[in-house]
Amino acid sequence: MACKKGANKRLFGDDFSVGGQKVSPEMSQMNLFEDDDKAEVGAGAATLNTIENTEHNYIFVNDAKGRKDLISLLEKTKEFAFDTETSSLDPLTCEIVGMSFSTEKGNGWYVPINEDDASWKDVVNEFKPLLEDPSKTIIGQNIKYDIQVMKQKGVQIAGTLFDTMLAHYIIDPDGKHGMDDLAMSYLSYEPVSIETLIGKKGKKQGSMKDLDPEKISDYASEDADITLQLKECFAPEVKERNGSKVFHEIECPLVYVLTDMEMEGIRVDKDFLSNYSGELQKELGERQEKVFELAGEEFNLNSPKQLGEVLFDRLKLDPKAKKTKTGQYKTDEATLQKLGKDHEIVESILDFRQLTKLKSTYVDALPQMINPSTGRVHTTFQQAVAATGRLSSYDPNLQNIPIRTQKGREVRKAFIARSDEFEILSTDYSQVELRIVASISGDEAMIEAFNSGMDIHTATAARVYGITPEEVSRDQRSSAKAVNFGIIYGQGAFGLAQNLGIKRTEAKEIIEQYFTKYAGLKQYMDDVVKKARETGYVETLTGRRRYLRDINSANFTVKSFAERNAINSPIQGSAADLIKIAMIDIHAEMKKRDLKSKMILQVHDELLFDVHLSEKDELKDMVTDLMQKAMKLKVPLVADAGFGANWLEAH
DNA sequence: CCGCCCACGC
DNA sequence: GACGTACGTGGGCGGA
Repeated sequence: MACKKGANKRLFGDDFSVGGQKVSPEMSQMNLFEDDDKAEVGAGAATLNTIENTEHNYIFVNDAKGRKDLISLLEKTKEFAFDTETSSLDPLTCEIVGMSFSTEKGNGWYVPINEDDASWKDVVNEFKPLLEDPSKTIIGQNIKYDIQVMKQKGVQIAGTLFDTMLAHYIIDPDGKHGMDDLAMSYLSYEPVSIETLIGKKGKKQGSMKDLDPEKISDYASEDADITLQLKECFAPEVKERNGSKVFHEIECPLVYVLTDMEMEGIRVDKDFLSNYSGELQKELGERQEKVFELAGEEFNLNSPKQLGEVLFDRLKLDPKAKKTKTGQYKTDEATLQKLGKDHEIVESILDFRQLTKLKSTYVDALPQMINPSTGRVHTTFQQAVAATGRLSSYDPNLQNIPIRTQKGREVRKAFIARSDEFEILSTDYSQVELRIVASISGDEAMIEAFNSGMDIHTATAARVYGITPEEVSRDQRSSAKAVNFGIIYGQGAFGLAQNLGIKRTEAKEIIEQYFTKYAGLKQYMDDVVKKARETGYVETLTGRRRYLRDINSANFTVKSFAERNAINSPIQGSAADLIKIAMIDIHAEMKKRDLKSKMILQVHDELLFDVHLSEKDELKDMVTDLMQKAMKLKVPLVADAGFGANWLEAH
C-alpha cells in the first residue's frame, strides 16, 4: 500500500495501480496517465509522483449548472474533503477565492468565488445547506482555518470533523504535520507548490486573489484530493495506535471550540498600554544611563555579545566567566545573579532586561495586534505543535503574559471585559499536574494528601522532614514545592540544588527522603521508563501516545532526555487532555444554554471568560463543575474561580 | 533570512 | 562521570 510512512523511499512504479476506482460521469476531463517518462531513479533517492504523472480528474466548476450538479453529488455522499482558497492567511480578514472538494481518490472540484462580483455571496450560499449539514463528515487539513473562513462568510460548518493534520498529530506528535510533508511521506506524492502559483515567500509574494481562477483550479482540487487520500491512510492508523478516543472525542470536537474562542478574541486597553509604555521608556532610559555610567562606556545594552565583553573583558567581573557554545560570554539571569549582589551594575542590567522584554514583547506589541474591525486581539491556538498534547498560542502569544513580577503583572490589567455589562472570569485547576501524577502513580501518601484537602507542598514538607504540618517552615515548604515540581520534569539533584541554592549532597538527601515517603511515585517513574523502553512509547490517560525513539540510545545525554520525556509527557499530556475535555463540555453547555458569555482563552490550566453580568453565578458554577468532572481521578480535581474588570483582578 | 541568546508563561 | 527541568513563542542581534 502507498499508505505507509516512508513510501517515498520505494522505487518508482510499483504503486501505480489505481484500479477499483469508480469512474463517475464527471470524469470527462480525465488526464491521460503516462507512466513511462520517469524511469530514471537515483539509488535510494526519494521518487515522488506529481500531478503531471498521476491519474486525476479535477474539474473547474464555474457555472450555476456545474455547482448544482456538484452540490447534489456531495449531498449524496456521507463525507467529503473540503478546502478553501483565500487572499491571505488571516481567516478573519481574508477574502475567499474558492472552495474545493473531493469524494474519492483522484477526483476534485474547484468552485471559484470572486468577492468583487456582486453575486459572490449567492455562490457561497448555494453551498450553505450542504456545509451546515450536521450529518456530514467534513475532512480537512487544518480545518479550523476553513471553518473560520466560512464562518466569516456566513456559513456555520457543523458536521463531524476529520482533520488530517490532527490525525497525524495523534499518530506521531513529534513529526511534521504539514500537508506537503504528509503527502510526500505517506503518498509518495509531491503536491503543486503554492510558490509556483504566487511566488516565493517574502514581501513580494502575490495573492491567490490576483490569479486567473482556472490557474488555481488544479492546485485547489489537488489539495482536497490529497486531504481525502491522507484521511484514508490515517483513519486506520489512528485506531491502530489507540488514538480513536483522543482523536474523535477530543481533538476534532475541540476544533469548533478553538474556532469560536479565536474569533471571539479579547479586548485590550490600548490607552492603558500606551501610558504604560511611556512609563517603561522613562525608566528604561534611567537604567541604561546607570549601566553606562558604571561600565564607563556606552554600548548596545540589548546585545548580549557586547554586554558580555564589557562585563568580562573590560570590567573583569569574573575571571572564570562561562561561555556559550558559540564562544560568547553567558549573560543570562542566572549567570549575572551569581556575579553577586555586590556589583551594582548587575541589578541595573537585570532591571533593564526585564523592562525591555515587557515593553517590546507585550506593551508595545499587543496594541498593534488589535484587529481594527473587532477592536480585539485574536490569537491562534496551535493544536498540533506541542508533542505532549498541549495547545500553543501565537500572534499574539496569550499564554505567556507576565504574572511573576509586579511590573509584569501590570500588563494583565490591559486585558479587559468587552463592555461595562461584562466582567472577566478566570478559572484554574489547582495543582493539576501533581494531582494527575498522584492518580497515575497510585501513590497512597500523595493521594491521601490531596484527599485531606491540605496544601500539597506543606503536606509534602511535613512528610519529608518528619514533622507536623504546623511545624513546616517557609524554607521547608519551598524546598518541598521545588521537589514536587522537579518530579514532574524528571529533575535530578543537580537541578534541584541549583534551584534552591543548596549543595548537591543536600539536594540528593531531600530527593531520597522524598522517594522514601512517596515510594509509589518512584515506582511510577521507574515503570514508565521501563514501559517506554519495551514499547517505544508512553501514553496519557486518554491514550494519547508519544514515541520516544531515543529511549534506548547509547548516548547518555540523549537517553536521559528521552527518559525525562517518558516521565513528563504522560503527566503534562494528561493535564492537556483534561482541560481539553473540560473546554468541549463547557462550550457545549454554553451553547445549549444560549449564554451571552464567551470562553476566550486557555492557558494550560486556566480558562478565561468574558462574562455577562447576569450570568456570573451561573457560569462560574457551571464552569468549575465541568472542570472538576472532566475526568475521574483517584484524587479530587479542584478548580478555583475569580471575577474582575480585567485579567489581573480575576486571576 | 536564520540561528543564537535571552526571557516570558505553565 | 557524562549531563544536568517538561512544553511552548517572540524580540533583538549579528552573520550569511
